[in-house]
Amino acid sequence: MDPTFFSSNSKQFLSDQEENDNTTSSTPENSSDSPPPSTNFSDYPKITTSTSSPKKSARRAIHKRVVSVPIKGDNSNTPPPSDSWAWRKYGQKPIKGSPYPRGYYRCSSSKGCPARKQVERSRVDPTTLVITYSSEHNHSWPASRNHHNNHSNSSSAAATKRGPTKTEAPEAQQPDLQDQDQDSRFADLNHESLIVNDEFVWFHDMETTSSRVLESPIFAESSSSVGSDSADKAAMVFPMGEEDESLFADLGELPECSFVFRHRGVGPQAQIC
DNA sequence: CGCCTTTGACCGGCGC
DNA sequence: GCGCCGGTCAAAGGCG
Repeated sequence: MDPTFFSSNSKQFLSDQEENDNTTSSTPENSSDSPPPSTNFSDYPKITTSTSSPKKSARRAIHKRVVSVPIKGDNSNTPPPSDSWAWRKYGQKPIKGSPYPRGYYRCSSSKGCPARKQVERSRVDPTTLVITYSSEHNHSWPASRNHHNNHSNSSSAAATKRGPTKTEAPEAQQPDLQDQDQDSRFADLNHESLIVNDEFVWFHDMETTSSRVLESPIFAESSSSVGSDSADKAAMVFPMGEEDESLFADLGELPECSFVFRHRGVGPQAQIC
């Protein structure tokens, strides 16, 4: 697949957050309105996950991106929205301060795919899932976006599990159009704060049908001061750089209605539909 | 049979 | 130095 397909436009973006202890502080208030024109990821601290095993340490520069997705219903069992990628759950842990556990998923779309994502419900808005994608700095996502959808959750297991490996996801076949649509779509939005990048095109595949604009749970959380940490993290919003783009480059299609948040608290959140 | 989820244990980072 | 916490590993079991 064409790598440029996803990385070409650096318009976008969602709440991107590079998580690193103090990282947060690096993009404080000034990340506010308009993203620094030339924000370069190299300016941000690398994320050194607090993981342990050697394997883990293999990952050095890790970028994280946080996306909030509205989910249907609010039962705590709602599976995370699916995307064009195959994810395999490798862990789940209760998170302090949150009534909802956090699920850990690893990209299984291809071997060696270092991409990971964490899925958890927003503490403030249970109807919203906060998905954090992360990947190595230089990692290039697998080329096959058309993977069968995977929800990455027990309930979605059926879909994920071994379903006929044929790539059916019809939505996943719209990339081209969407790619274009997105442009115009975003253009229409005519909102400077709305930064949508192709890298998240995979969202198109999301099952999340809700098309309402959400309130960034993350910000909400931050504001609710669940913890200074989260607050700071939530503040981590910056435009994407090329490098970053490559990270989520092949993630997939953008969802019909995804919303992006861009700056802390005050930042307008945009809905893409 | 292969892949996935579940779940407890383990490990390292961080704050006190 | 100690304990907490988040993130990952790996064994066991389940499903189509």
